[in-house]
Amino acid sequence: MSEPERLSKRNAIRLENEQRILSAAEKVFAEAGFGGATMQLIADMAGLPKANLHYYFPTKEDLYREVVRNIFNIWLHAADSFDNAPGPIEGIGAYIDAKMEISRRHPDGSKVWASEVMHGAPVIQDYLETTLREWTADRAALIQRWIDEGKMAPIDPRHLLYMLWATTQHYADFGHQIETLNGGRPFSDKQWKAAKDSVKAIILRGIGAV
Amino acid sequence: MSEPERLSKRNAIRLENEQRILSAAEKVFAEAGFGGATMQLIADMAGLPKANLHYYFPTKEDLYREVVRNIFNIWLHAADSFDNAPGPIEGIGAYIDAKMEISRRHPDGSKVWASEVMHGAPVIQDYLETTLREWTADRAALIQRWIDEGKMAPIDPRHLLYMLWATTQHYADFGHQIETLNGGRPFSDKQWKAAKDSVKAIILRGIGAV
DNA sequence: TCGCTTCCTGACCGTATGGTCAGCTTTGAG
DNA sequence: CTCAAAGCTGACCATACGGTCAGGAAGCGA
Repeated sequence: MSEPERLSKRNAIRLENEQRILSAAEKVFAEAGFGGATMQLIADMAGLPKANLHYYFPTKEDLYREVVRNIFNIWLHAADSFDNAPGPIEGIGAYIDAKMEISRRHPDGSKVWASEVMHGAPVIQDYLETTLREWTADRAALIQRWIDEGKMAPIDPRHLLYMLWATTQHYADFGHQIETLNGGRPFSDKQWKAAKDSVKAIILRGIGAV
Repeated sequence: MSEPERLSKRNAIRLENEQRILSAAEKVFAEAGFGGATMQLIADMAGLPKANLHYYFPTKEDLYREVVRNIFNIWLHAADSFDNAPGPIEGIGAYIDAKMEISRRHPDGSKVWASEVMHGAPVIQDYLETTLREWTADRAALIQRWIDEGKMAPIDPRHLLYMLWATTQHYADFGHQIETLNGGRPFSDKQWKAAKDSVKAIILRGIGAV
């Protein structure tokens, strides 16, 4: 991603602190939203004085923007499994696996993303209009090709994509609700597998993948 | 719901103002989140002085709680169409219709609800643990009965419910994203119908409803 | 009309927050 | 070793926010 910088002590410190701050910020923004999050709380959670945060990220918005950008990249990369697949069973199956894994490993990131979009995407509107738009058009075209080749039922590709996003992200964004309905306990390994399998089973059968 | 009160001028004013405030609050909470919303903005949007808000709703939390309670009730009522259905095609089909309609008519409410749950349900945790838990158990049992009667494929009822919630609410919560991907234009009547039909087609086929 | 209750509101207050800054310490190239 | 740049931070500031309150206006039963 970036050229291998010499890892002087300074660079190490910089990287370490930026990472601590971004990690803490992701959690706090997820729990409290942009408006409810405070720089003081992020600083405490990162174990740094507040003024130090402003040294690395001049404003709260700068910090927030960086958090959202990170998440968006993870989000996009989940589609690698989508491409080069021979058909919907492999492609969409792998995509569901990848996105469910993101929901499990990065629930905070997913929540921040959801919050950002729900509030009208004030910070990443340009990404939606460029990167995401292209991404979606490409995948919709791929799905349409599968349909034309008789590999799945004729379904509006976009609504299928929305369903994939909605369903997989739900396990992160509404994780608290699901946990409550699970007797207050987080999903076990077995339950996560069951969730993945259920989602894949319903959707793959639902689109008539052969 | 309540006994028919005498509609004196006082009562009329009270009802009118409470409604204006709740309506404005729903919009502002949806757009900015609890932390980002300000009483001043809600007041301006309702066309009342801020102090008047505090006359009807002593604190910001009281107002917020009332907004969330309203949404939760709408949410629960959508399940009326679920019950007394002879099988999954009618029951789940009607439920999808009802919830898609809610996403269309009350997108702000849906967002407030999503926000509340994402932030750990600080205000309505007790509802989740009582009302929602019962509601879910009842519907899961109903779905299981349909499975046992051979009316649909054997699928974990809970994961099916999660998929229904996720998919239908996505059209409200992520409405901005969908609108952006739709060329910046909100869905037309025709597009809403297509969305409903797509969701129903995929899910009903996906659960093997006969 | 009287008098009590409800409704209304401008002005005000304490606090918490995002952000600044002057001056300190640490690092590392020459 | 020198010294400029980078890293760090306690103390501070202006602002905006949630909430209060005294006192006036309007409604309404008797």
